[in-house]
Parts: sequence; structure tokens; C-alpha cells
Amino acid sequence: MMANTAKYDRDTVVDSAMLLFWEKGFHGTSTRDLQQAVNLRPGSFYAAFGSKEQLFREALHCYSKKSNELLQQSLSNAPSILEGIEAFIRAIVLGQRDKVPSDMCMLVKTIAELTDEQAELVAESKALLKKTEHHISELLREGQAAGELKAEINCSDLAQKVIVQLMGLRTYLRSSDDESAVEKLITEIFSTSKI
Amino acid sequence: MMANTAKYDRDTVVDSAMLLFWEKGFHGTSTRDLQQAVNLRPGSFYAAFGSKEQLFREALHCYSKKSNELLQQSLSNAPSILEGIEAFIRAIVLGQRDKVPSDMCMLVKTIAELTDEQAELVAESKALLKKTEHHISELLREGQAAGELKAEINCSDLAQKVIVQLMGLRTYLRSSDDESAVEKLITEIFSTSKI
DNA sequence: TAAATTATTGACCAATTGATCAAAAAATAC
DNA sequence: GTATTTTTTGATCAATTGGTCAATAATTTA
Repeated sequence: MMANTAKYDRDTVVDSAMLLFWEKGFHGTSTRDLQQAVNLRPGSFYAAFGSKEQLFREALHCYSKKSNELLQQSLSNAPSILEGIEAFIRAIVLGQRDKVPSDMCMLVKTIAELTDEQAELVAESKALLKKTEHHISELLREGQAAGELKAEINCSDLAQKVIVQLMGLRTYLRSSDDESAVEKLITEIFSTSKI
Repeated sequence: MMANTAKYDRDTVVDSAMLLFWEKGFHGTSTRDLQQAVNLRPGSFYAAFGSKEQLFREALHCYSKKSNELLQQSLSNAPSILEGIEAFIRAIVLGQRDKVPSDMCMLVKTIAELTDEQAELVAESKALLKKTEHHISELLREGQAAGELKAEINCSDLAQKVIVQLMGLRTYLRSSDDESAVEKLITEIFSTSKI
């Protein structure tokens, strides 16, 4: 068996494919678009990824991983957990508009676009969203234990609210392009929960 | 010139097409899917609508019209404007899940799916969303004049917030299926603005 | 009823879709 | 350095795509 000599390339390829899928969606991206973007001929392409759906699956995980990295980074640069989460929200909603192919969350775009015909991709997206919600709810509990959040706050409920806001605000930005309105609404998210 | 003998049928056709587009999206719906759903052969189909994009455009307006009708209906059945808007939110987010083809807003699905390649459809969807926001902001002003809302509330800002919540909550419902969480969050929307 | 107009039909078209495969090239093993 | 395995290549496939069109059928006008 040959050693996997193309490991780095595979990550690059998945990353390029992710960006294209994020921009144009599953049905809007043809396998030829993808093959051209990643500079692979059909044989290599299908040998490496099996099918368009499998590559999309990997692209979803690539997207989610990057999103989680941004959360970690925001947390480590912030003086408190709550400020870290708020910095993350600001970063993902407003701070990358010129660097990414869409204002909207790729997972949200996926559950919006796809139906039962791609049930696995929908389920995968839902699961990744739920994972982020759980992650945030854990962080909020830590923040609460550190005295950043009022004691009566239910952190699971607040995490749900954060995800709803993220979904709503990113969609609203795509719809209206109104950064200052979105900025105001981000500031309100934790306003009644903070100490 | 022949009389338009098929006026009623055309509305029925647009309505069926709207439901199919709403469920499967623009790229996910083929012209054959549409032709079968509305029982028209290609010639009649293209004579009536010109192109897939034009029919989608009509479908967007059909969707928006129905949404506005639901708002009017909610208002007329409610004892106050604010309660009418809240009833509308409840109705559109939770009250139709078994009667419509998707939990999510068709306009949101459209701006999520499409790119500059269908710029007109994106612009149309954005405009219809903005129209609803303006409508709600006017209603809130009426409610404020009637003493239902605190005087210091900015009704344009609150209308923005309502649209963000609608986008977020409908997407969250699609993602999580958690009706009770959504129900709780709807109740919170006006909680700090009411008198 | 006859002529003129409009609507419907289904065959058809060129382009694109996701995917396969045998041959050629490159890399590894011996 | 040769033999074996793996990768890459580009032609190709069947199916589907959005859309056209001449022939037929149904209406309307007169």
C-alpha cells in the first residue's frame, strides 16, 4: 500500500471545495466547477472523494472546524468568557465579510437548500449546529461559575438564544447589508444576562 | 385578442409552482418537476411564464402575498396590534408546520440559495423582506400611538429585531425541531417593549 | 359554418449533469 | 533496473437540464 503522499493537498482541496460549496450551494455547484477549482481530473476526483455528496460532507466538517477555531481564538484573546463569546459573534457575523464567500452560515445554507433527497447532509449540518450550541452552553456555564452571568440564567436556554441570534443576524445581514443595525443587536444579546 | 379564459387556473398554477419551489429551491426544482406539478406541457408552460426564473419571480410574489394575508388575518382576530403581530409570529413560525412544505421562510431560502447568477430573484426577495419590515414598523407605530408600546421604543429598530427573530426562529425550528424552545423565545420578543 | 386566431401537444435539441473507465504516466517495491 | 502497484489523464457514458418548434386541436370572430 502506498503512503498517503498527498495529505496536505487533500486538505487544500477540501478547503477550496468548501469555499465553492459555501458560495453556490450543493445544487448550484457542478462537479466540473469543483474539478476546475481544485485542479483535479474526474478520475482522481472520484478516487479521492467518491461522490459529490461525500465531498460536500467533508466540506461541512471543514467549515465547522474553521468556525470552532475562530471561537477558540476569540476566547483566548478575550478577558472573560462572555466577552470571548461576544467577540466570536462579532467576528463571525461582521468581521469576515470580505474574506468569505457568503454572509450566511454554510450549515444554515445547507439545511435551507437541501431536502430528504440529501438527508445525510441535512442531518450532518443539524448535528454540527447542535454541537456548537452545546459548546456555547458549556462555555456559558463556565462563565456563570466565574460570576460573569446572573445565577438565575439557564445556560442551555441562553445558548439556544445565541444560536437563534446568530442565524437571524447573519441572514439579516445578507438581506439588508445593514452592518450598524446588526452591530446594535449583537450588543443586546447578553445585555440582560450579564452581571 | 382572446379573453384570458384561464385566469383562475393561472393562479392555481403559480400556487402549485410556489409550493414546489418553496420545498426544493430554485436549482432543486426542474422545469419537468414543475410541468408535472401544474399539469402543463412545455409549450403552454413557456408560453405562460417565459422561463423558470420568471415563474420563480411570480412564485415569490405569491408567497409574499399569502404571508401578508396571514398578517392581516392575525391582526383582525387580535384584541390589539401588538397581540396581532405576536399571533402572526406564532402562526407563521409554529402554526402551519403540517400545511406548508418547509419550516423556513421562502424568501430566506432564496437569498440563502441564490447568487449573482440570479441577481434579480435575490433582489426581489430582499425587497419583499424589506417591505414586510416596513409594514411591521408602521404597525408598531400605530400600537405605540395606541399606548401599547413604551414611548421610548424606536419602532424601526424593533421591527428590525422582529424580522431578525423571525429569520432566526424559523431557521432554528428547521434545525432543531424544538417547538417548545421556539415558543418560549417568541414570548420574549416584546417582553421588554410592552407597557 | 368558415376563416382566423390562439392554445396544446409531444417530439426534439443542444448543453450540462454526475460519474465511469481503459490507457498512459508516475511512484514504489524488490 | 525491472516489475508491480498506484495515480493521473481525457475520452466517454447515460441521464437530465432548460428550452424550442411544427403540427394538431380548440376557440373565437364574423
